[in-house]
Amino acid sequence: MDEKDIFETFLNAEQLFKDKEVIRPSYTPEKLPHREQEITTLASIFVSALKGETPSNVFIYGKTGTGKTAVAKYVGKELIEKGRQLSKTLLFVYINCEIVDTEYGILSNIGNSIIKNWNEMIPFTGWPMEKVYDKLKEEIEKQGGVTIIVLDEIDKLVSKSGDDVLYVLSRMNTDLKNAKASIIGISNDLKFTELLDARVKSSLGEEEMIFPPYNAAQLQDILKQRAELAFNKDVLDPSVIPLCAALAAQEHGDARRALDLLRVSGEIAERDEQKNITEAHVRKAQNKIEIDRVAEVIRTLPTQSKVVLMAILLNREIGQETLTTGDVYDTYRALAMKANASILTQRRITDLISELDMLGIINARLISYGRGGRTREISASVPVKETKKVLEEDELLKNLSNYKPLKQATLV
DNA sequence: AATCCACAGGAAGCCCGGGAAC
DNA sequence: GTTCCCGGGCTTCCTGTGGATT
Repeated sequence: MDEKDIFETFLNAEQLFKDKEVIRPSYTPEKLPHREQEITTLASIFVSALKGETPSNVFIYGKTGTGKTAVAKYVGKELIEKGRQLSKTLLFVYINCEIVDTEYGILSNIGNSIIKNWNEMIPFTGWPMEKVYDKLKEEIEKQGGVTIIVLDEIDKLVSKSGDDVLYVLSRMNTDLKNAKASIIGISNDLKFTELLDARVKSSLGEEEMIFPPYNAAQLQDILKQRAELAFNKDVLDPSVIPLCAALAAQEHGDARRALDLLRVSGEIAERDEQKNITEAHVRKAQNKIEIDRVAEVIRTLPTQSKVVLMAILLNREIGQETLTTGDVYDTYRALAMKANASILTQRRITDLISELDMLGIINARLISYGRGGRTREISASVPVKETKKVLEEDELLKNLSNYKPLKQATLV
């Protein structure tokens, strides 16, 4: 086969997507349906920046995919625009704390996004904290006006490196003379303020906003708006958007999930060389997203847990649907021995089984066989073949998958 | 009613790696 | 650098228990 032909089929395929970017999670749309009220509230807080006063610090809470980041970025953008019209100095800095999660990183990032002069940049390592802070202050002072700092996924920052940075930042206003700074913290964990120092808590939480999840109807509006830009005319079956919305509404109204479903549906249809996207593609997409999620969880499991999971899967392969803790432990021992791994005690395996249960990879419920003992009844809740494939990626588990467990004496 | 199975799961303590304090 | 402390993984030892069987 000559090389051109490989691509030929794809090139000739019907174009479903007009602009795929629009339904990627990173895209910030022009309009945010059903977030008008949140936008207004946030704008009313920020408006003082235009008057040259310090806006209150804000905490924004809400589950994933409720539009927190989008609203913050949107209002920030509008604010800068307005500021330019009124020729006021306004700076807007956005930092995702999942990516930048150290005290030094936060401060130097804020600093560098303000500093205009290339050769004055704060190096990514090397300076003492004190110097970084002074430099940051100096720059903000030099620019004057109001600087708004958005710290997204702020809970990640606090859980990884504590609240020292927040304390430093919250105190910055008292050190500044002719400039002002205010902070927006975004978190999807409502309880995370409990980890904070009381002073930080009160100074950062001057205003609090909670973003409610979207319902199915609202999700439909969001999807419609994006679909118009993302897909060519008439490629979507009319039932596709309602279905995506309904499925995502079940997952605590996650707009990101809804958009993912729509995008993956499109990608599946595209690969199948279909001219339009149907309900069936959405179902497949739902399945694929779920499998990807599970695969990711399994991949990051500690090795011993993987061996336990393998033990359960192998038993199921020989027709043992439900197992007791003892059955699992027997197989586990054999596998661990074969893999030259250390063999943990049954007590420990009990805990690992509980963890797998919590992750939803297996089902374990407590039952009693009367005189036959009291134990857990364990069964896998993931597809055997696919899961085994993921487990085999682990060097240690590679040659375990063809092991045949001893048939357990079946009790009736 | 008493027995007894096959574990569940709590308590205490060991070991080890990593970060803070000295 | 050393020391101290903390948390997580793990073991050892243990008590508790639902219900078929005796």
